[in-house]
Amino acid sequence: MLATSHGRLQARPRGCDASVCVGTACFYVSIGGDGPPTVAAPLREVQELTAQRVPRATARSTPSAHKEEIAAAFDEMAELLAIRGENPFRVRAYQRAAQVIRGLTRPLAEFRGTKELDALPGIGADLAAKIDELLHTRRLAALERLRRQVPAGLRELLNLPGLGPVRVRALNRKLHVRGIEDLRRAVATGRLARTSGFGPALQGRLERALAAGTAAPKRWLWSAAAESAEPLRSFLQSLNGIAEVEVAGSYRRGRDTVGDLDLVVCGRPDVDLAAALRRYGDLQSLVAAGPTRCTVLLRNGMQADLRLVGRRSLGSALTYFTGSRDHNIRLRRRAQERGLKLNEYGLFRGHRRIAGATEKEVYRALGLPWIPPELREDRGEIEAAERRSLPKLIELGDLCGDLHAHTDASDGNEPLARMIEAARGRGLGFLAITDHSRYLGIVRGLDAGRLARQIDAIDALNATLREFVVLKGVEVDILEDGRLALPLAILRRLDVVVAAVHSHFTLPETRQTERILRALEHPCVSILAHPTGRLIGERAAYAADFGRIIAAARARPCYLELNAQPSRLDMDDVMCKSAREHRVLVSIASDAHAGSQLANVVHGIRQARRGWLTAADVVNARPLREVRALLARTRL
DNA sequence: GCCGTTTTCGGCCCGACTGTTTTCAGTCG
Repeated sequence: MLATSHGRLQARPRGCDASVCVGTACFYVSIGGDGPPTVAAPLREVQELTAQRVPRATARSTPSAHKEEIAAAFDEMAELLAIRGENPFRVRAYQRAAQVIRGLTRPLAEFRGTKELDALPGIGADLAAKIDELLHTRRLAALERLRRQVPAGLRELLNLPGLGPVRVRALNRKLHVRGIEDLRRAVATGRLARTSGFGPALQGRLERALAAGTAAPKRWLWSAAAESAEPLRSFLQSLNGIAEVEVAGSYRRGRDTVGDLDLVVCGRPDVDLAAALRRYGDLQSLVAAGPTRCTVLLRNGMQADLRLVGRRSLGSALTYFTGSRDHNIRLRRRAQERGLKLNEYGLFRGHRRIAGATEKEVYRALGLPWIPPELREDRGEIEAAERRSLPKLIELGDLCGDLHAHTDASDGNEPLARMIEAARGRGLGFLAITDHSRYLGIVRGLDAGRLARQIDAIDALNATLREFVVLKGVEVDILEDGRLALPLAILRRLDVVVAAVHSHFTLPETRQTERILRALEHPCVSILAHPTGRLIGERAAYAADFGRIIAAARARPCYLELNAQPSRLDMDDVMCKSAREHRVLVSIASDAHAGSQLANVVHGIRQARRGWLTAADVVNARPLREVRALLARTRL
């Protein structure tokens, strides 16, 4: 997968070596195979990848690698069972288990036996045993049996529009379709047209999807989705009869990538959404249109689902379309338990609507405080709400400064003075200049001599500044063996040392982990930058034991960065939450290479909120005096 | 396959839209 300049994630050319899993979204993998990319690597392929990289004898899997491997296996189980026509609730149980596993902030290896696994929500004795089997053997007999029964190519068909498990099974049974090429032939030879259940409309849809190329869900970086969402919102807002427009869905939950846009349009019931949308300049086609619901395709290929609701339903509609699906299911079950019914139109007792106009009203009627959208993933937020212990999530205004920025002394685009001006313009009280060290070949990194001159220049500058301080820093490379790329003497002169991995991403897991742990032992390191090295949709996190890294950061102490570049957002939400649970402070850093990029922190704030972080969990959400004290604690 | 303060069996969230059904199944969110 590659992130294009528009942020749209596309199939990566052959030879790409990574499975890319972002939050709960699993992107294509092309792991040496010749076939078309598939969603969520089959376990077999993950095993092959792991085997290439980690010699069996020394393999010590990361919690995250284990988690993703197991979650992917359960996702595959779910799809194969669905195609076989098994009980949909059984299918759902596997999907839910995969979600639960992805959201775990504790390494699976810490769970002692199946009893503890069994205690996880949605995991019973059977799934606990399967997790255990995967943990110990990295295989799953039940999955291997299923694979022998269901042709591998059928899973990919599920990604085509209009094809669900029932029709895929019908294609296989009636036309002996075993994969996408078989389907293409069935369409071309007219066999599909003669098959009952596949009328001209459905066939046309399939033909268009097949012509468009790969059958796979696409996801956009949140920042790219915003470029489509905000103009569409403004357009709708300007229409007659429309009171309010909200972008809901994963966009509102602030996920780092977004699959499509969900818009809740509050207006008069006689508003003709479809007619209005036909006049929208960015429209490619109208996919479906009813009186209350429309699906459109935008010119860039992004899909938007719109729902027209009345004012009395705005809150319940917003809750419903914000999701996540698992969060909604929990809310609806909660309503059921109280003899109520929750749908997008409101919360009902019998036919009487008892809530619905605002989200707060709906949650209150369910006995809960309002839950911020970023937390609605069924990762403990409902339990926390019940206990009245939801975190007070950090906000943009809480940030007092930024601890990671570059100037044109290394690979930045603007001189120090411009960066300071931009930081002051944003109301910040301090900015750490952390240009690259020299080791990195692709940038004009600083050696000890140039860094010494920058330190002197910053000292002189600070003497002239009022109510603003430039912190002296560096983004120093962690060498392959865990040493840092600059000598101790120069690092001692700095206020903040941000250490980062920029090379040797494919070291075996144990070596990568030891490398980073060694770097964290350095007496000057304050912050580990972009801790997993991922580039969303392009490069997976490197193999490392992040549980050990978090524990080391806690013990030392030093801090972990949440890099706010929209294509990094590294750490992800689950790792942020894990850092918080281990009481490791986080630096939300713009990693700006120009003054305007200091605004990156809005993406970091979104991710931090998804990771349950409060202002107290964030280093740079404190005044400079406290930040200095915290940085001093990292000096050994 | 999970789950339970009515339940260890029988439930499992709910509704819109499409297409080809001739009264509703399948898909999607």
